Formats: sequence, structure tokens, C-alpha cells
Amino acid sequence: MSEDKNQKPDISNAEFEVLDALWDDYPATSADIIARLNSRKAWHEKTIKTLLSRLVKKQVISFEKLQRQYLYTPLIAREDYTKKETASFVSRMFKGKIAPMVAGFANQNSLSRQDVDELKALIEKWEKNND
Amino acid sequence: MSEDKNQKPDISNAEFEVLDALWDDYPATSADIIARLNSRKAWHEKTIKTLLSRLVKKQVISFEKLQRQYLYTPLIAREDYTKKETASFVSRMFKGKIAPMVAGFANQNSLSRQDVDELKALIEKWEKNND
DNA sequence: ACACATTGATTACATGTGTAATCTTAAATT
DNA sequence: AATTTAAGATTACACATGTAATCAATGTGT
Repeated sequence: MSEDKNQKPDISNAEFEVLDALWDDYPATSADIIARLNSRKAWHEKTIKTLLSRLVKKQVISFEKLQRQYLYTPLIAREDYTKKETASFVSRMFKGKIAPMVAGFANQNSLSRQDVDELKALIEKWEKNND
Repeated sequence: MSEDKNQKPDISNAEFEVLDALWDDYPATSADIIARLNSRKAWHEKTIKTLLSRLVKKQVISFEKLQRQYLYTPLIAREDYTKKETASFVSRMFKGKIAPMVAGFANQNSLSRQDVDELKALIEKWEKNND
């Protein structure tokens, strides 16, 4: 029955940047997205349009015609995507254990007071729910 | 003067698997690595050798001739690599903030009692050092 | 109504990546 | 010593990716 069961869209780095800009506010036209990316990356307009096309083909985003422009919309939520990518990343790099990852972060001085406070809050919440 | 200043080796997914197996114990021959990977992946011996070659060319690993075999050794430490990759990943996906990443993990039930205990220990240690 | 501008579609092209097969050569076997 | 084996080097090849340029069509301004 189910062919292609778990197809991971496999979004490339460049494609991700475009998707990321779209997530910031959508639906959006290619012009919108080009404008947003302009402040960050130095990409040619044509390049961004190519990436939009590829995202459409990969069924990561969709569009709706508005006159001669397209209004693009993500088909996957940022949250869902980041969660999946995180799980996969932590699995590959740290055998699925999150603490060693945070540890690496910590002893690299990348951890701020605020990060720590947020982590503490998270932990409290977890303990409330799971203990 | 300095061309190619900050060249990131850019290790591909398949290459990473091989490097990962090498990190487990080195120096190691290709036969060793093939044996290790055999239990996990279903790669052809030739494939693994290609990946080893590419890692050598990218100066990610080195080798020393031992008769007709090579003894491979990583040129970068797993710790260093995972730290860098983590920083880059968290930067891309979470604007550099680690707490939201852990949060995603937490509300996905991927967080175990042990993870939480380890995180708490980390935080305590951080506070001892940074407060 | 018509030339123009602008949009998405199509084509391009070098380099990277996954996945090996074939070639060369030196070591192991007989 | 001759032959076989097996290790790394070289070559292969399709698909992905970064990065656009060109093409075709449809609104838009005059």
C-alpha cells in the first residue's frame, strides 16, 4: 500500500534559509521573501526563486495564485521541523542524549544566565508533570 | 594573504558515519572500520573505502602506512567537532538559544529522568562557576 | 491596443554526494 | 619465482545543491 512511506523532504541548507524567511510571516510573495533575505544574505533574486520552486516541488511549501504573483505558505510548521531535526541531530551526534549536548555548550561559555534560568524552568515543569 | 582562511571541512553525512566509527577506536585499518560499520549500516566495502579517501583528501583524517594497509587516525577530536556542529545547529534552528531546543525535546517526551538529572547537575556546576 | 515589465518556468552548469566497479600494485601463498 | 589476493587509487555515474541566466506569458502603463 504505502509507497514512499516516510519521505523526509530533505531540505537543503539554502532551501532552509528561504523556508525560514517564509516562516517569519506568511503567506508571502517571492518579493516579500527576497526583501527579507536581502538584509541577511546576498543572494540573487533568481536564486531565491529557484529555491522557492524547489521547495514547492518537494512539497515543503505551497502557493496560491494571486494575479500573476504567487502567495507562498509553508506546509510544515517550524516547530515540527525543528523538533524533528533536533531529534535527528542529537541522535547522530550524542546518541540521542541531550545532556551531553548542553554540556558541550556549557563548557564553551555559550551558556548565559538567561539560558540557565530557562533551563531551570523547563526542568521544574518537567518534574511537575513527570514525577 | 590568507586564502581559504576558515575552510570548514564540510563532512557529508556518509563521511560522518565513517569518521564516527573511527573515533570509536583509533588508529584503525579500513578493515576495522568496515567491520564496525557492518553491524550498523549496509555499506559495500568499496563505499567505505571511498569515504575514507574523501576524508583524507579533506584532511579530516590522516593515515600512516603499515605494510600495505593504512592506519587511519582522526585529525579532529569528536568533542571539538560536536561542539562546533552544535553551535552551528543551535544558531540556525534556534537563533543560538539552547533552552528552546531542550524545550522541544521535553514536550516531545524525549526527556528521561536521567537526562533531567544530568541537566540539573550541569546547571549546578555552571552556577558554581559563573555566579 | 501595444510595448514593457515582471513573474514564474525552464534550462544551465560546476561541484558535492552516495554508491560502487575497475585498475594497479605490492604482499601473501604455493 | 609465479600466481593469487587484497589494499588503496582511479574512474564512474546518477542525483542533489548552489547559483543563476534565459524563456514565455501575463498584467500594466501610456
